[in-house]
Amino acid sequence: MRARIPEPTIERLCRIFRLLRKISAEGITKISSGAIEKETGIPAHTVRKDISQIGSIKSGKEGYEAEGLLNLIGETFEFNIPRKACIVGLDMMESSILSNTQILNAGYEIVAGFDSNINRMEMMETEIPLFPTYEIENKVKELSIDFGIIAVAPEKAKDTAEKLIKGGIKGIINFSPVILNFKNNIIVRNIYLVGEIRLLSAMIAAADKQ
Amino acid sequence: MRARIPEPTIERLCRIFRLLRKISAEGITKISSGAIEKETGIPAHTVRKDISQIGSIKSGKEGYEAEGLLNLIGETFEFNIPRKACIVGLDMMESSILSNTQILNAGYEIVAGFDSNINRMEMMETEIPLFPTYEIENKVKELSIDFGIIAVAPEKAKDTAEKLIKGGIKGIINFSPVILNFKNNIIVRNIYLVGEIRLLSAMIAAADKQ
DNA sequence: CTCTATCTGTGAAAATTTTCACAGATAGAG
DNA sequence: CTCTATCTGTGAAAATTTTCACAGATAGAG
Repeated sequence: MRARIPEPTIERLCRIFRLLRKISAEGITKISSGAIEKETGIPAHTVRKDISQIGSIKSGKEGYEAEGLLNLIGETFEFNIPRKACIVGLDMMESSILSNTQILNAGYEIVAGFDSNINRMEMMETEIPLFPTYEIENKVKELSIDFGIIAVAPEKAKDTAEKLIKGGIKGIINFSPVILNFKNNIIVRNIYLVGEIRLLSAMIAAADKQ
Repeated sequence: MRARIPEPTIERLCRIFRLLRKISAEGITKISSGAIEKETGIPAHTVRKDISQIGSIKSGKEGYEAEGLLNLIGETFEFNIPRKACIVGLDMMESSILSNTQILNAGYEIVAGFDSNINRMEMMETEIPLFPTYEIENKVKELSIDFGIIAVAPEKAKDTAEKLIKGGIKGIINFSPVILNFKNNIIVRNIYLVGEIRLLSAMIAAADKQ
């Protein structure tokens, strides 16, 4: 509640949040730390410890009240505050992002798209306003956008990130195959399929050797 | 070299590997732990500690020899052994996977695609052999496929994973919006855009509170 | 109300991971 | 060869994270 929350705890609580949304939708109202372990693989004591870091919630002998826990996590991480995102690079948009209503359901909104190829932009049918990349800084400010999703060619990734940061972005999800890291307090999540495959491969090799 | 390698170390070494590939391609032959810190954000002492966990490599006052370090990491994690992957669910394939020559460059090969929609399969133009999903178990065995990439609808994800595991898959990258976790020693990496956005959002909220 | 079974909450211990700090190594200059 | 500047390698200390274990809470049965 008071102290800094460790990053692994944040990650786990987000996973638990996701589970809670799912079971709530299914009409389940109670869940115990043991049941959470079963579903997520997070050990029950770790679940309890994580939850105790952010507060406490009425619980009985059937475990936590799902809705209460959902609210507790949601309030802690301010999931109730709607966040705005933008996406740069339209290849990605078309395929998996724009078509993705999941994002909206989760309480986020993509309020702008950017691309350097103006011709392509004109051809796209979308309900999201599109702008050329040189507008990034202004629009991020103007619309007070919280997150940027980068899906541009590798050579443009760094420049794109810098534009977003100048506009005052708070966090970046980077799908381009370039490692981005910045000194300032911008949080960057790098997502990169080949990297994931490689990591999997490495973890398997390491596990084989014991 | 001898002991178990911690997971965070594996992750960092994979990132360093990626950096090394990049700089090698640019013709740079030496890099110091300090320079690695600059590029990746991983502190120099951590870089050195991580490297010392997997062996040692000739170095001089200009830092590590890039190629030697590349080989050391590559051998440790058996990146030289070619790995085979398959992908289940063709929506994803079309968009970002099949078109992706990066995977091949990285030393991986997608040797099969699966989909439940046979009509769609027939329409797709691809050089990768396609099979119906009921063939998953057999084909994974037959082709000795190492990894499965799951990009199916949420309700089919668990079933798909089970089929892959029956076929003897070693690791799974899960793009479906469902948390997968298994008791056995299958390594699963869950990649989920909404989850990433949420995590970013949570980390920002936590950082704001200090 | 009492008893029981089943949970959570949390200090403390244990395990793990990161950081420190400095000895030792290397390569170039002279 | 000697001196110097610049690295790495690594035990040990510090910090962080996870696990343990048990007291306390709750709800249902009788």
